[in-house]
Amino acid sequence: MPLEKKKIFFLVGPTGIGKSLAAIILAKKIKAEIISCDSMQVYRKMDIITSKIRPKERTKVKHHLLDIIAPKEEYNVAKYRRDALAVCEKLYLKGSLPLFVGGTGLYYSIIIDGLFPMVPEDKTIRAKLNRQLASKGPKYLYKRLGRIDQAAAKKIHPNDSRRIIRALEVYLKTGDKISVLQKNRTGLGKEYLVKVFGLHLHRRLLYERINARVDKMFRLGLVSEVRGLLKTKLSKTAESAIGIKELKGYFEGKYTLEQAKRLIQRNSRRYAKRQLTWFRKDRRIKWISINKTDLPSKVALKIWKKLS
RNA sequence: GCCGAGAUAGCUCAGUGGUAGAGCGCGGCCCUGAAAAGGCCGGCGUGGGGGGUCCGAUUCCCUCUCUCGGCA
Repeated sequence: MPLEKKKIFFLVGPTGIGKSLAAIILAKKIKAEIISCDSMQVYRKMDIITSKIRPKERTKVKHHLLDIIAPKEEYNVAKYRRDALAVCEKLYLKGSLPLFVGGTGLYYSIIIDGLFPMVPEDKTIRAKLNRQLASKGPKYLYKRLGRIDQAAAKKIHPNDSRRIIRALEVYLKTGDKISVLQKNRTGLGKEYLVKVFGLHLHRRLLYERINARVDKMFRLGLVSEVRGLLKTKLSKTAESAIGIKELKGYFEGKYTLEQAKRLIQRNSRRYAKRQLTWFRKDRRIKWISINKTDLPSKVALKIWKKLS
């Protein structure tokens, strides 16, 4: 009897489409535990703003990587990968199935496809490069990158200062070209049997849903949650959650509450659009079309049917 | 019913006698240690309908329809 390949499931899709609740029902059916694949739900105290499911729901199925760090701490892909793989390992030891659920495309890809060998961020180098960016502009850094790593420069747009800085950082630290290092990555896709499901809803309906969800966030107390968060210094990752800068603008009198809400809705819609661009090109995803009125149980059933 | 203002991109509007722009919205795309971030690209729209003047009208004139404001 051939050794059966270990299985691993993913449920992805744009924000607000209803992944979380459907995932709980699905996880129960297939005896899986859920691993969040979301760059913001890792933060504690950011419950309403990230539309985290309530603790009560979480007891039905074990959830991992929610509420694992404080908002003042930085988090990133590498930490996520480390944490997620540790959970995976643990689940296998006890014979449970991992079901990744979330919409952070990069985190998803880093798990499936891997991350190139460790060149962690270097705060000193980065700060220096950022100073140069401020004084000399992105074109200067871009030219510098072109001299040391042409392949990387070709791939990165001259205005994309973050990626230019990252590429320079890698070179300054290791003497290696990021374009070369990046080729070396191994993800779970090799070792495991990976199945990816994506939820799809008509764009118009998705946007309606996102708008409605933002309305609901306000009713649930988004404003006071964010006010509380802003009392202490947030990490740069946590503060980039949609809703922080918009409400900050409101607190500072830059715009009205209504304007802040519109901005949050718009930025969420744009975020969903970017997610769709990301996932659309991934041929591994099996798309599940859902309807406006589908309840989580219906959605879960649709996925379940595609499993067998 | 009368008087006035207006009808131009999905929305709000600008402008011009030689067939049009802005902001917002929206669409497409890139993405390997900040990713809910960051970056790139995208506007031919019967210029409300009809008629007239003119070499030529979205721009001037007439008329109709509609919208808004005021007066009855």
